[in-house]
Amino acid sequence: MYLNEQHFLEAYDSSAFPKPSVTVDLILFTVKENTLQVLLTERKKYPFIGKLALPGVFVRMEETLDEAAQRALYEKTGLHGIYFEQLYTWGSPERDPRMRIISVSYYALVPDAQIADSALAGFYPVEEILNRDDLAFDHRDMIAYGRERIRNKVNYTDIAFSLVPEEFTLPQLQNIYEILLGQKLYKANFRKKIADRIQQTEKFTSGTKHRPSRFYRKKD
Amino acid sequence: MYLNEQHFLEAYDSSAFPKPSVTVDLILFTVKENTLQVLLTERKKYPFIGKLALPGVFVRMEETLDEAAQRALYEKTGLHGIYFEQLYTWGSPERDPRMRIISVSYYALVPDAQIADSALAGFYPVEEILNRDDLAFDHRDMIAYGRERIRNKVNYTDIAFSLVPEEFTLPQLQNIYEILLGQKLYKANFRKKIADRIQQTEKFTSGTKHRPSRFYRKKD
DNA sequence: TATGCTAAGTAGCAAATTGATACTAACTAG
DNA sequence: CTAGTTAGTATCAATTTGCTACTTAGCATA
Repeated sequence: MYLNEQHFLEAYDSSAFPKPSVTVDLILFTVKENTLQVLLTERKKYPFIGKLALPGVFVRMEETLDEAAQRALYEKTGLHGIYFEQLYTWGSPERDPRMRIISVSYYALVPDAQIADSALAGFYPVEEILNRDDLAFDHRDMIAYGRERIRNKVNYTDIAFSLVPEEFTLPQLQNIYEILLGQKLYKANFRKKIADRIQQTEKFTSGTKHRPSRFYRKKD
Repeated sequence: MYLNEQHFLEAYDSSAFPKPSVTVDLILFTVKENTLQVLLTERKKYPFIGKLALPGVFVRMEETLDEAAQRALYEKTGLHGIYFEQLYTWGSPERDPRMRIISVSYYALVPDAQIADSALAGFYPVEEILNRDDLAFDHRDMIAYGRERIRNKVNYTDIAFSLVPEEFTLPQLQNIYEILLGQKLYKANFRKKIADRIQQTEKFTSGTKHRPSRFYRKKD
């Protein structure tokens, strides 16, 4: 009983206690040049000046976390309306050398063409980034965890489709699956599996020096 | 370029900005009386005085989120060492009427016997709770989301085993699966599926008025 | 116009998994 | 010894997977 009282007092007086800052960090994946890549910015200030970091912003008092994610997207890339999914919240007291900052990470997958590298941010191969040790904060862990989440979700959701344009060929889509999963798939099996999630168009690729490939769209 | 500068200044001066409070809330599930149940405490203070709420604590400046979860567990139930998994972070500005509080939710599954209802907290059927509209804060959403996560994970992880004692019978385990999934399973198929994850003991139930059931343990 | 190269797309089959039903086994109560 | 009850096994059809081999349509070249 006493334990309870004690705790609720804490809650009431909590404005007197020091509070952490809260940020939102974005892990924006794409597939480019047949590799999974992630959007990073170079830090211009301490700490971690000159290091690569995920784009992120401090959460404002009047906005939701999802809104903060959208704002980060816009402020760092100029883009709007990409759907982000919450990944994980990182709360080690030492993750920022300045002060206590808790970071809510979000991830999204976008087709290659949708974002061009800019002065503000560019894409880097995930594989390469994970083999380095000089990213800002715990952003390397975030990227690793994000990739892991994707690998799991590929098998029971449609996230792979979000890396491909509206109209796509099956070899294209299969290639995305293979890159995300990190393994080759059998063509025939792959097609059987996704058959009920796609609808064919009457368009075909052209200009290839082999048989043209039919374009499809995602069903629904 | 300017956008960047501007933002990093924000970061530096961020101690001058108002900060949200951060809490950790626990969703502790068990199966009792053939229903999924969740641990709740009755609030003794405003806001939501008299309403049911998930156990939670404010995150301290020097502890990780996982540590805060363990502390919440101990302060609210007297228990130690239950493994919690992070679920989702809730950040709507209106979720607490007093002030901005961002809450990181964690969930765990424990065998029935491990926790007795106490003066501090008791178990309530999830189904019933979700049909009510008078829980504190957004805790109803948290519970719903937690149950959803479990339903998904049951199929590709071993979480169901954590609801059962060290030694368990297969009818017992199957019952847990059925409750978590909300559907009946075929006995023979169920056994085939989990066969490689269990190892039999030489113990059997006794005192039943029908054929005794063999006890098993989880492999590894 | 024929031959070969290349990648797209299809056919088909064996093995494994799933869905479903029916059976046998072991205990108690009467 | 029989009926009732739940534990546990056998079996089989249907579906899904893993895999290989084939056919198709374009282009290049000879």
